[in-house]
Amino acid sequence: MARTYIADVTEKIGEVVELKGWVASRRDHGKLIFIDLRDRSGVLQVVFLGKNAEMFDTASTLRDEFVISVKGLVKSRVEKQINTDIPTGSVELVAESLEVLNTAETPVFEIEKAAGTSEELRMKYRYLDMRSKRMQTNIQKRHQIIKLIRDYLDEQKFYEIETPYLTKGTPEGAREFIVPARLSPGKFFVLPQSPQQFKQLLMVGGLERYFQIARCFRDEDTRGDRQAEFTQLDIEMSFVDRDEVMELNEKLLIDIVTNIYPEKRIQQVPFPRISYANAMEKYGSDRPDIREDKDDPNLLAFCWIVDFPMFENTNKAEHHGATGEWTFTHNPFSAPLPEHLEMLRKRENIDQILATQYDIVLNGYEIGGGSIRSHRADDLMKVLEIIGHSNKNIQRDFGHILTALRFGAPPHGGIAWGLDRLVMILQNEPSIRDVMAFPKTGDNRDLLMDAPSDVSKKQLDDLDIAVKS
RNA sequence: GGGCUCGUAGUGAAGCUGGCCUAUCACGUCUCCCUGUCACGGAGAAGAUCGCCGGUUCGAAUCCGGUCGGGCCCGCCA
Repeated sequence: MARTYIADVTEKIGEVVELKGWVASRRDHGKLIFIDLRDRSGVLQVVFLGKNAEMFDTASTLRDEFVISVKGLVKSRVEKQINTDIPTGSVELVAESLEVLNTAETPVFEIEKAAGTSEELRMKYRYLDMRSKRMQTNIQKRHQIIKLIRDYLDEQKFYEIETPYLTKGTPEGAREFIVPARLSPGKFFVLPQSPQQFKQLLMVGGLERYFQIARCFRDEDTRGDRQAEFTQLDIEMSFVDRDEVMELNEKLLIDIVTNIYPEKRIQQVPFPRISYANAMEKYGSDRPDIREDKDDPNLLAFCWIVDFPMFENTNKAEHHGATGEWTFTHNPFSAPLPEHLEMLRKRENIDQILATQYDIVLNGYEIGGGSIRSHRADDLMKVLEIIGHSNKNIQRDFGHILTALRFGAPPHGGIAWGLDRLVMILQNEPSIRDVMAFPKTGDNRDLLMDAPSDVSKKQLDDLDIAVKS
């Protein structure tokens, strides 16, 4: 007999079905036992009557989180027994046979109270936390969003392509995770902080439209909306301008909301476009929260921020570890606005050059950003020179991409979304951790697996590595 | 790298201006009773030396220092 999901039992009144799941609660009335049975799809009341003494004895041994298989008759409840609090409250299963598939220790916290439990325990016993309605919903919705993205982009003729996780570091930017390369003693791979260069190389390779649900790694301190290991929707397209990229992304975001979150309202469509200068002047932020009502949990206020300055004087902002007079504000690969290209080429009015960069902002969070790239090697060279790279360093750090651009690179541009952050906002969760199956702590530790941890001396020897302390 | 904050039975909280704290409550757990409950109900029981180490004091869950662990924020995050 095929197993039936609990969510489907309301359509099977009068039928005998087999259910499998976990005991969510037990109400023992002596000669009558009720079990709330939980599976992925919902919760259903199962009734055990005393007629079958052997089964009844087994039922009386059931405890919370035991895993059981139970066969029985789906019966509609009489009016006064209907429970309107749960979707299956108008029916119940009258058990005819019961099998305990596994017992369970008393859970360290009550599943339905997981939300009120410390995050430390939730992370350490993530597999218990995940049984909660909250986490089941978050993970299910995340899946639906990713599925819709895949279908949508497939429809739009994109290829999903994987790029390497063992790769080479990029100068500047985030601190990177490094991986020792055993077969090249003393040398290291670097985990990508983004597939940026690979996706541009795919464009040079003539794939034209690429996307990836890509894991990215940045060895920086975490925040409530930031993890060192996170998931990005990475997109790159050839032969497009800024408006075309923005339009595609806008449609995709609207599709996600209308299909998966019909109860939510988008404040303004098309999404307002705000220049960086205006955003800073009006909101004092380049990721403004423009919601009319910040207490409305179903209000989504998207906006685009555009016209970022291409360069920033390092006297004003000493970040990016820049050593020269100028640094880039987002990404060295971004092209200037077409009408500002001449200024870049002539190195005139550098502070006035605006980039093709566009950020997508939702309710005060930056959920994505991208740009049209410099597809001509000379233009990228100019950018790298302006930010003070020596020719030698340019060759060492960017030689491979500069070379590629010289072999007929098409005009191209793209975007990357912080997927975890988007799901967090759509699910009204306070932290990115709540929409990741296995998140890490603020110190980037995995409490469930107890990572990072020591490795054996043999492993270190194989890698020709000595630990100092 | 820095600042703030939390850490008390299995879980969540109270106590924390030091001494009737031999640490309170709720949920959970265990035993018994219960044929319509639905986070059933009733009766009873077990369970924490207050994250850890040190100090102050006649006396510390309570004050101080350190340490470990969780969270938030600044820096950082092309």
